Amino acid sequence: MTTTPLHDRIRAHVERQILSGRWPPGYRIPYEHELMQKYGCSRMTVNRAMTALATAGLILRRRRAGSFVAKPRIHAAVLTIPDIQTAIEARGERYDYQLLDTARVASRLHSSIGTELRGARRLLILRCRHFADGSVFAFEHRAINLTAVPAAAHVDFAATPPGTWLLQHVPWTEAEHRVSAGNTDAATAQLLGIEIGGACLSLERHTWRGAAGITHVRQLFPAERYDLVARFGPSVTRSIGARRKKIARAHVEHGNVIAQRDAGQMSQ
Amino acid sequence: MTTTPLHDRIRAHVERQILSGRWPPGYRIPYEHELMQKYGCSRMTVNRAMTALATAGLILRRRRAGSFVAKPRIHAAVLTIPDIQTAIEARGERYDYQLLDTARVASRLHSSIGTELRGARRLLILRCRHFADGSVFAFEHRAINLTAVPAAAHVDFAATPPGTWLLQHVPWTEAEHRVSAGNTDAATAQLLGIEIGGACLSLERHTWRGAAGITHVRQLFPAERYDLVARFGPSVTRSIGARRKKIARAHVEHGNVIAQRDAGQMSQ
DNA sequence: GAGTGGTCTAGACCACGTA
DNA sequence: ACGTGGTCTAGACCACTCA
Repeated sequence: MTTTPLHDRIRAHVERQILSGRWPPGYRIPYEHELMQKYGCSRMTVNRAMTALATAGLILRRRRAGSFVAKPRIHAAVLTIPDIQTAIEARGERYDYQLLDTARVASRLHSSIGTELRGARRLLILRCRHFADGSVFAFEHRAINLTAVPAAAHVDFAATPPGTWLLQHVPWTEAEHRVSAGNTDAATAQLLGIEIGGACLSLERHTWRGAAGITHVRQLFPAERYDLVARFGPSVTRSIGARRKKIARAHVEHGNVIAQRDAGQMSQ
Repeated sequence: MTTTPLHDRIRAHVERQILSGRWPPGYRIPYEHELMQKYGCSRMTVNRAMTALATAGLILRRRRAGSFVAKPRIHAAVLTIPDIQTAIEARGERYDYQLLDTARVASRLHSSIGTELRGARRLLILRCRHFADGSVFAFEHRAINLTAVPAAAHVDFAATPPGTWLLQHVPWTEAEHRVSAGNTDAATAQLLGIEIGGACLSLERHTWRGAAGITHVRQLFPAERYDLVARFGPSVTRSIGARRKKIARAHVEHGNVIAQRDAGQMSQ
């Protein structure tokens, strides 16, 4: 057996503190010389671990001040649109939001969601709609893992869209999208304000922080109103978590897979 | 002004050789001690640059043998589906391919494509269909930049799907997707073998190698047959090219943006 | 066996931002 | 001014792998 390099163990340790939430956004990570003493190694070794975390976007480093757990900020380094509200307003259209209903359930009742939102014992279910200039932009069905995000239980989601709140308060490390198209049935057509049989785009998204599922959301867009753009570069084999291989295998069983990289902030 | 770090300049120099095609896949990069002499620095500095390129997936490092430009291999480090043929066969269905027609044009004739495929003076236009178990899986309209990929002029695309060939022969660094849904008109419905008005998913993709556009493709899928999956982690501000900011701005003007990262190989 | 990359050291100087 | 991180050095030993 070969022992994992020390710089990798240091990086993994700090990473665990962040992904578990023990070191929340804004937390000041121990100085390099403190980590030197803790691990009994030279500063170059500590520095390599911290540099890797900084390039991965998990921490921010500031001279003289120290290193800090990165906040899931909207104005991220890369220019992207973080959520539906921002997207609509960036077009110069008026954004409105409507909460339809909410429910709290034990996750076992939603077995299909529960299997994806691992570790969820309590779920918050939301249904809502987004409007652009008065017409329906998207219908949204969402589940939030209250076990992983207990603070969500006390948020007034009639006033704040859940995606916007999550994006501003919960860092995420992995996401998976499913995109598909379909003709609407009567109920869906009414929710979207289009005619029965009209095409709609379905965007399904799972979000994780480390191994814990954060949220699952399914958004339906009237076909003519939505246009999803994705940019990325080729393969980078980074291993933030151990989940990757399992999920990738699931993809193969499912169908077409396009795995992607190189992002800024995005909607939750 | 602050001078860019030496390790960054070394990385950028090697990166340019690869992205320009001067160092093709499989090319052996100079040994670390050679780069030390060339740049007059210590091995740690060279090593840092090469390590960054290796984690970015641009090069492969092998002890005793040296470092090599990574090949755009299908069985990449991350397990993903590279193209439609592989995706269909992974489902256990039979794959068939049909070339409808081809044309060679001067790029100025296709102004809408020419503006995206920068540097293209000659374009190869293809239309083809993909079948799964005998029924239409996708209709594809593609443009290949013959200026950037001259070898494509001599390929028999009646026998090899263009996406498959490109994936195996041309490395890419950036891609942009547009996904949308719509109801089919009469001509499209016939091409896809579905009824008029049936929903279809449109996947539009631009691919670049460095600053040069490689290919543009628009694929239409019958709604019930397609399900695109994308996985990725959060922001990593890597700068492979200079194109990013410009494109990101274009996105904002256009509509919703989701930029993404963390990929394996994908279809071209 | 020999030569590559992987890792690590124990220093050093500098840039920068906070105080 | 001071202490942080950013960078770099000139070594070192080791693991691995090809010849």
